[in-house]
Amino acid sequence: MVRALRAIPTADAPGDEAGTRLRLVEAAGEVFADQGFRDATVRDICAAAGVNLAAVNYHFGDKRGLYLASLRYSMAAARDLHPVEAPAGSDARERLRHFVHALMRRMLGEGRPAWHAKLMAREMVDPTDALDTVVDEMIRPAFGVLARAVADLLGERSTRSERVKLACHGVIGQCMVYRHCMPVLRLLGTQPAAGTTASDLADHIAAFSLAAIDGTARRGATTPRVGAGSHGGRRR
Amino acid sequence: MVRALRAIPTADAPGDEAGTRLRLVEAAGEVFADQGFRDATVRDICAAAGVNLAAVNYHFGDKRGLYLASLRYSMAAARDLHPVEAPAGSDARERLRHFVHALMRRMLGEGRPAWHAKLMAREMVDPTDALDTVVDEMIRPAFGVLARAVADLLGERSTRSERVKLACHGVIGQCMVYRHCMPVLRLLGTQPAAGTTASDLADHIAAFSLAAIDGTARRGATTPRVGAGSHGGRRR
DNA sequence: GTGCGTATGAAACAGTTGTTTGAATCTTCT
DNA sequence: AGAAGATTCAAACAACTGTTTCATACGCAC
Repeated sequence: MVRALRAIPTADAPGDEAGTRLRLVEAAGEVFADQGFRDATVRDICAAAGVNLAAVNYHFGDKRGLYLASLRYSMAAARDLHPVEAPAGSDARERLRHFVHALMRRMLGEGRPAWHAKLMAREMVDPTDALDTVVDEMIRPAFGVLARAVADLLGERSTRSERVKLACHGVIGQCMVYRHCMPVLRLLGTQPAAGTTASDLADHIAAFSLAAIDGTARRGATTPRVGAGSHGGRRR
Repeated sequence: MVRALRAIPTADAPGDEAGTRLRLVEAAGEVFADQGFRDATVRDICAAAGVNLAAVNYHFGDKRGLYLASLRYSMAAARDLHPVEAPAGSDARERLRHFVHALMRRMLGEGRPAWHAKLMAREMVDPTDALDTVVDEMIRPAFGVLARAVADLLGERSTRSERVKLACHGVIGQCMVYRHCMPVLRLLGTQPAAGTTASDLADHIAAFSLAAIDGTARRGATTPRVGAGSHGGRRR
């Protein structure tokens, strides 16, 4: 009765964060990531977190509230650990390479809980009402960084040009395949060889994409393809 | 009791196909595609098909059996309507273009029930034990066609080379983005402009990929990039 | 028509799930 | 210590879901 009136306890109690709330968010993230929102049961999550069944409703209102919390938690971690913005002053090629590297590290969850990217991959294929938030807080800013780099390389002024959009989709698609289709690749036998790092894959994707952009820019463009940022050497 | 002994009635009764079984498979495909296996209820499916609740278990054993049936139905349709093999005698560029066009038509479900590709997209992100079948009957043969074309373009003899695999993943990823991430693209505002056909997108992806392959082949390869199948002109 | 195997129908079953409840325990401030 | 509030706990609730049951209608050879 009291609970119904209180707006879910202290949404971000500072001292508490080592306690039930945090354990719940992390366990939930993992379970949601590999079972999906519907298949994951609050009983499983609570067992994994080692907390009582009622804790979910007490701390997060309901199952969806917990889901949203682990989604936010995951987004914050990705932003902090793998920023997509290259150091100031980088040229366009460098910016694109940096973006691909960051995105691939996010995809493969390198160095951090692997469920972060899984969780968001699910949210894309099977969107809940939380997708708006994910797009606004995570994807749109990142896309802007990529689009700027691609537009510069293509000699386009605006990032809204159709050519820029299509090229960006291509770059992103090449990265996503390693998150969305990994089970297929494994069955196919074409999964990256053991020991292949996110960085290795990113190197290939960046080179592939830059070659494509150079090639298509040359063909269709009216502006010199070597336009923006051409002084940068090849990395590694 | 009798039912338990009989191995599910006439798995493919020829005359019956206009009846309950078919209506069920089609309704199920649609519901499974946009709700997912777990979220879809047999009650919803039966209502959509206009058949009795017990029909699912009678005709398909259980829910999973029905799921498998609509998956097979969908795969057969994709193979028949959008074959990935180019006409015999086509050169490598042409074969790659043809593959991309077919794959994109499958992705966007052009001309046919749109749920086919959705269904398989789900199966990839959230695999059930049916994924083996999908890979063996659908994906592996298709991948072989692509890999052959790419290997020829790169001047590689074997389709198992790491470079070939990576390039194939890139091509496939570019196509998949329009199936897996459409809700995101819509929210982002970068979805293909109204009136854009699968063929338009395929043209871009094929050109992008060919430019990339040309560029990277030139750099790294030891064999002339114009090696296999170079007599073909550019299409359209 | 009669019998027999097949298909459909309405209702009930059994298990699981998210959520709620009210008491018990812990924390914190005076 | 003691009161007040926050948190945890075991148990129950209510709704939903896949599946089963058994009775009924249909199609067809004889």
